[in-house]
Amino acid sequence: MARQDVARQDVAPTSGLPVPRREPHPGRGRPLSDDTERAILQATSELLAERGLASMTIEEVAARAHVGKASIYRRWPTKGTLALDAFVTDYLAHQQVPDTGSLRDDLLGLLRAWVRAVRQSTVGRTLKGLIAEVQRDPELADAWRDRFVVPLRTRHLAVLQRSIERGELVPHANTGLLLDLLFGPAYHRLLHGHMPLNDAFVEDVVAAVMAAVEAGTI
Amino acid sequence: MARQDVARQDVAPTSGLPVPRREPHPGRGRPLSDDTERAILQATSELLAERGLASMTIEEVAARAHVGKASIYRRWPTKGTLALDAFVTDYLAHQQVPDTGSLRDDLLGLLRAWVRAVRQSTVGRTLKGLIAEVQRDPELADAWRDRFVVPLRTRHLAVLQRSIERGELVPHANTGLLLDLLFGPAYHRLLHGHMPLNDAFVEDVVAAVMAAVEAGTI
Amino acid sequence: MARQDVARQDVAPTSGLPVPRREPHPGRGRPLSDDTERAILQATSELLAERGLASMTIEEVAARAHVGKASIYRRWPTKGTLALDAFVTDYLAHQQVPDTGSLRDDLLGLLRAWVRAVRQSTVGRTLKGLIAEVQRDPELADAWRDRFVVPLRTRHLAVLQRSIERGELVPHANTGLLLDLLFGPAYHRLLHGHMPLNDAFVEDVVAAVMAAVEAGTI
Amino acid sequence: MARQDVARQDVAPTSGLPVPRREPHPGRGRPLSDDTERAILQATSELLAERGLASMTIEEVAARAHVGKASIYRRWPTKGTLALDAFVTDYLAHQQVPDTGSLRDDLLGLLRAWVRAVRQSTVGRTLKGLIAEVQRDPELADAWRDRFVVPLRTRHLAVLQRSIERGELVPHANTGLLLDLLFGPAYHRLLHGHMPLNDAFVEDVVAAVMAAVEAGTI
DNA sequence: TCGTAACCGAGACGGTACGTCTGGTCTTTTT
DNA sequence: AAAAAGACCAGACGTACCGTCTCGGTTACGA
Repeated sequence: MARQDVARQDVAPTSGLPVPRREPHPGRGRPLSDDTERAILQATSELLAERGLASMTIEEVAARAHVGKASIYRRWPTKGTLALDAFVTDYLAHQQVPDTGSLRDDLLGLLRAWVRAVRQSTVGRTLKGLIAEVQRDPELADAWRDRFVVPLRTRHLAVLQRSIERGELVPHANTGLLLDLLFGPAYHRLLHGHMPLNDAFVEDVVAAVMAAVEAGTI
Repeated sequence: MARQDVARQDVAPTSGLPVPRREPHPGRGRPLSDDTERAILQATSELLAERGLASMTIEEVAARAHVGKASIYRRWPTKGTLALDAFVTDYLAHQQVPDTGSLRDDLLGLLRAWVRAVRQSTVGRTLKGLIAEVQRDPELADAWRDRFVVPLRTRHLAVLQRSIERGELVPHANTGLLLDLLFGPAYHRLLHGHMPLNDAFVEDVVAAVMAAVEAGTI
Repeated sequence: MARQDVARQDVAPTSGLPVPRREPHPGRGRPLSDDTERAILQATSELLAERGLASMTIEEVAARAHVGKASIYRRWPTKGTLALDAFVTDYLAHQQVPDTGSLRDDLLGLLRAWVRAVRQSTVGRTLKGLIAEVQRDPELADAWRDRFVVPLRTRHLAVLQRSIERGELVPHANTGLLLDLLFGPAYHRLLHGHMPLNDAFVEDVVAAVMAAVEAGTI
Repeated sequence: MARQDVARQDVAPTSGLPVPRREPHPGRGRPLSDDTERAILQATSELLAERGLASMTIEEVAARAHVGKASIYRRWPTKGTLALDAFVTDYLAHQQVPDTGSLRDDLLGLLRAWVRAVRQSTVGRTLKGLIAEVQRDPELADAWRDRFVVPLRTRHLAVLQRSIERGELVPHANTGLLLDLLFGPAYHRLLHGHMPLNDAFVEDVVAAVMAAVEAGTI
């Protein structure tokens, strides 16, 4: 199907390697201090948890980390990229990819893990704040895709790939659509707050997605 | 099922009446001028379209509307509530609810109309900006639900209600879930930009939702 | 002496009559209410005493007098003229002109009365505030001269005139200079606060002025 | 005389040293820039001369000096203290203290210099504006005494001291009174505008003061 | 080993926008 | 038509942060 080739194009990682966060020290002059960097990320995480991205200021981060503002701007161009770094590494480390041997159970695992993380108030709040920030800053949007969306979808697509290999999904299954049907409703409820994010929701969504898969529509 | 009763609870309008935007003039003193209000909303709409919510300022709105800043703050407490008013009335007026006699066609109509509106750059940009703002201001979040989410879902639920009456959906169908499966993926792509919002996407989503409905999982 | 004729010219009342504060009711429409006027002046006097002219606002006067702002602006063009009215009538009524039959005792009486009034905190504060306001508003300066400086100096010149008639002062005595030597140092200390305003000061000033008079230099 | 000891107490400098305008740079962080300070004072002087203290705004000063408002507020808490600094240094530098060897001539020199300065419109206008501001701001009143009144009186008292040493004034002459008799009438005419400030006035005042001195009443 | 380039914390820099306040005017309904 | 009430436009207020720059000082390479 030609449509798949052009219109189903998922966002693509530019390479298989993880994106390096900064170029190495050029050799001349004093190198950037890792202590300073750690202190900044630590202070950022605390403030993100305590007051949210929107009401966190760079001045506050600098003060709490006992660091000059320039030491922050030397590393991160905007508040958003700083928060992204403080959030993403941690988040990706904690989201394990299930491999139960069953698509249904893998999907349940993925969505349950997401819901569990997001209901933990600091993660949910930070995620909402970052998504908000991403809408106002196109450069952050790129970073967001490269450092959060793509790595996560890459993992999720691997789950689906295993399912294809098991024959649960057809070889040309619309995997991008499947992931959006799985996570879209979840982000929708997170951001609009119109209905609860609970276990019943997880099960209902997975059941619907599986029904669509089994009917051959995905 | 007890679960439906408590956990499926959709966000509820407090009454069937539209939310009145302001209390009536108490009779004493000069009443708020409708001309002033119109000028403010007009200027806001223009600036929203030209530069987006994030980079619009109250000072700019005041200047463009030839209005004192106090006349804005007298009516709207924040930039977000002002933008909400400028956007919502117009948006709701243009989103027609289809009634084709077929659930599939109604869903296609709903999602196509949303995609068409959102791809029109000013609506998409403003919607993204407002959703971002809603994440940073809890009071705005309430207003957003009352004035945007609830009225829209109420209309959409009416479509599903007609479908129930036609027997396409079972009487206790999980309508909230259905709407989230329909619109969740769409908002997801709008906000993360990882995949395109096009006609193929609309058709694929509706096909999947209909498959889930026909399998009896919704 | 020609110099007297031109250079000694004291500020002159345009007529011997007191300046009428407002033109009479023209006969058409509802006349201005005396109750309203009294309430405004009363509120003004209270606020002048409580917080001083500088931090009193017209809005506050209106609120305290249960009066619309327009009712104030209908009568007085500025805050200064309002304060002037609230202050002057009262002040002039309480400053009695002595007539002891002796220039020295009359001068002592005049200066003592002034010092006593001014040391009463509300009068001193209001007087300082009005003099300050007069420097910033040229129109108020005219009113200040017409309604405060001239009436007061007229009374004081009458004292000196009686002294001339008694032969204590020569017929062409430089009366303007004499009054400035008497009151100038007092206003100086009031406004700069560098030295105290007490009975010793009064006696010393009067002694010096009398010495100058007796030496024929005034 | 006990009276001299307590009641004649002139306002006293806390030390013989000139009051330092600001504490030195603590060594940490970027020091306050002298260029910025000069630009602000220059702009302030210009605006004071052009439009007077009352109608000068901090925003205008900032704009004219090409400086952020915060750079002004970092140095001066109020408009009054800023104007004080812009005015006083210059004024003190231009008021020379006469030393003719004769009290009468020294007093003539002092008062003539003051009148000449004050008749120059910008100095007179600024002085009136500052005296007005001093009445409305008690903190400014302190600064006014410390940075204007005391330094000036200190110079003037030195003139009188030399006169005492020459035997023209008795050793315990009431020097504070003498200065108030000399300058009080001058400020009085400046602020109330009821009579002119000219050479005849200067001569008449000095003649009267000298008569009082010679009569032994000062 | 010494110079120098780039770092460090601190904090001032020129700006922008905020939300509040006041001034003087205008528009309601009520008296 | 004046009254009280209160909204109107205008614009300065003082504050908070922005992202950059300057200060005195430190660190680690490479000549």
